[in-house]
Amino acid sequence: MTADQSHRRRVSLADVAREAGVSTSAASFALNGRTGVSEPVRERVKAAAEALGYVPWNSAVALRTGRSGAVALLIRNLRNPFFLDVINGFDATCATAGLAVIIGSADYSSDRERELVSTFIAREADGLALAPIGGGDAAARWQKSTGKPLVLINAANHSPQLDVSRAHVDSESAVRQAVDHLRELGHRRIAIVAAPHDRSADDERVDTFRAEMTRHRLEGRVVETAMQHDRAAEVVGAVMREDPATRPTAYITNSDYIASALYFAAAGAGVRVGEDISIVGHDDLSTSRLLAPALSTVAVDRFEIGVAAATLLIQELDGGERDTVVIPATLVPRGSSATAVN
Amino acid sequence: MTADQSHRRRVSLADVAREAGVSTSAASFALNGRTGVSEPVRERVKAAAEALGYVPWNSAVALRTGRSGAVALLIRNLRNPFFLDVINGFDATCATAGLAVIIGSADYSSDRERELVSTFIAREADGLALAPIGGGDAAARWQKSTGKPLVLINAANHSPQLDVSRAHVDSESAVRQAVDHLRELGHRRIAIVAAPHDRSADDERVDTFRAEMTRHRLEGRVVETAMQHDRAAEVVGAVMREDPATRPTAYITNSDYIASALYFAAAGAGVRVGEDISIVGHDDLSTSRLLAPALSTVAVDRFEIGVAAATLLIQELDGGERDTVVIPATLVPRGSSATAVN
DNA sequence: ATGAAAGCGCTAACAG
DNA sequence: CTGTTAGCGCTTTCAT
Repeated sequence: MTADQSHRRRVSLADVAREAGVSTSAASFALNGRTGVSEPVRERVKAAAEALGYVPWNSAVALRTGRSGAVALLIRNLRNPFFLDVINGFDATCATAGLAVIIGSADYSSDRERELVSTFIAREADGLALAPIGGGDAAARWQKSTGKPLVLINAANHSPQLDVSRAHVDSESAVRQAVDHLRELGHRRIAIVAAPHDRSADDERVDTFRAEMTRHRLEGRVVETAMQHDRAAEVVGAVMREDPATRPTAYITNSDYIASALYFAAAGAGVRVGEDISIVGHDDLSTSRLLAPALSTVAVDRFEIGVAAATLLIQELDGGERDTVVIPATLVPRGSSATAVN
Repeated sequence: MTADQSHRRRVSLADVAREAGVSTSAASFALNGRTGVSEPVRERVKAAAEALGYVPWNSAVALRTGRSGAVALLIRNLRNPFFLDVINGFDATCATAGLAVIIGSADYSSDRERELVSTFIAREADGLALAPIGGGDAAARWQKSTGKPLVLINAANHSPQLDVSRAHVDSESAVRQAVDHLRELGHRRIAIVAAPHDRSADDERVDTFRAEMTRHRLEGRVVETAMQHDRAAEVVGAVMREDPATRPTAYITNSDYIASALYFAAAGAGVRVGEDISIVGHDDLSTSRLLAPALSTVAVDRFEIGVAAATLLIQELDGGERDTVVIPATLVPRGSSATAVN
């Protein structure tokens, strides 16, 4: 209606108020569904807002209220397809709650992780969901400097002193299922491929592995390697080339992503997966069953992890309790694990 | 130093200015690297900011300058691992430029795409990188209502009337290479699996396919299906069950993601990939070479697409020109494509 | 139930 | 070269 609406000037709350013939405060109350404004006025304001195509100016709200309406998702390694579905679930859940998602990948660098936390703090993210690198202090820094909600993803033992919400796979069960499976196939020398102790966010996997090995009097070996695809292939490849009489006959990995690196390693070392060696992955990516041989793995609902993380974050934002959600894991035996040959 | 610094009150520019003994405007100028402030003052301000751990309050800057310092990335389907690396490249490039990335997935829903654009507008994203669904008006709406920079990802023919930056694969070359490859293997009945015409963001693939089929007097067939994994498997599965004498002997897909759905379809239909039928994918995901049989595909640098999109966006944000970056495609023949059987 | 006014933290005129 | 000041659009207290 007004002439100044002409040239891509955003309509402000003041415009809406003017159009409705009320004060800005009345308009604000009306639009935010607060009491203290009569029904006719509320209707009039809503109509005006609609007519003018009013959209609240986010940074003004954020400046005033201290809430940005955005939450951050910080992933340790965005190259692993595992996190795709986690992002999806997280994103979908946040969208429903009207929250925007700011994303970042640490690429397994503590420096990058630290930087990103600073960025998210500066952007006043209302909450942080963090799949941390082992050993990082990102979680602690976030809590200390913001006091805002925090959810740790797949990091059951990370920062145990921190009282935070957590969403993670039941990895003890996952490891136990993998070990039992291989044990029943007759494997006695089993390796677990894991990030170096001080980089690992899921130490409990290795701990469980060690305990199981001891319990069943098996020869357990922890192969530590960086979680980059090619690096892992290299390191494990060397193990695969060791003396056949003493090298592991089976490998357990943290992810199908890394398991696929082991396929490369095996090819390079001239050992056949599902024959000379067995491999059990973790995640059950959709391509895993298409590998040659199909990858035995531990299935988890990745989307659900994202949903859980977002839900916990939102819950805490709404003043609710901190909580921990454990996502179940189910072994899916396929061709990559077979009877031990020696 | 000051007593009120005690209880998680954020340090503001005023605090820094006070600490340095200058005005806030001087502090602002100093920190933002503007001229009009003496070197000693600049040093003093920087030191004070450092000492106090000052971080600029983003929403205040945004409110004042109209720039949020965040760009949005809107992906049509975040389930396709293709986009993981795109996100990575985009994210990494934006991080370098000090830009935050807000992400969203349309999940092949125009409504969702529209909503997300509204969200990004409301959040005052400084720019938008969009891998659009075919037929959507998200790009146009963004441009019309914000006038801010826009980059279209993998949508060479989308919204041709829009003067925008674009980053996409050379898909004409990609299709041509795939067709030539299959042609040389003796295939004469070739299908391309694509999204329905009005949903497709990369029509030029189908157009090129049709042209090549005509040119070489081959029997081309366009199998239209939704780009959901299971849906595609279903639709193509039906084609694979048709009369062997007339059904296609080779399939070209838009993505390795969908190609893997064809593996499922083939298994269900009782036809052997790389024997009864040939498949050529597109993207060269890292798992593609591990499939059984290894997937013939067209390799593209996905990370680079993300980098290009971000670079174009940043370039335009800095007042630079609009531009188009075409990422090359290279055929990688593997086991899934073999000599035609009939 | 309503409006006037203060002010979130910052930048950019403007005045000195 | 430096400091004072006026808002950006919104929410929220405080009068009315």
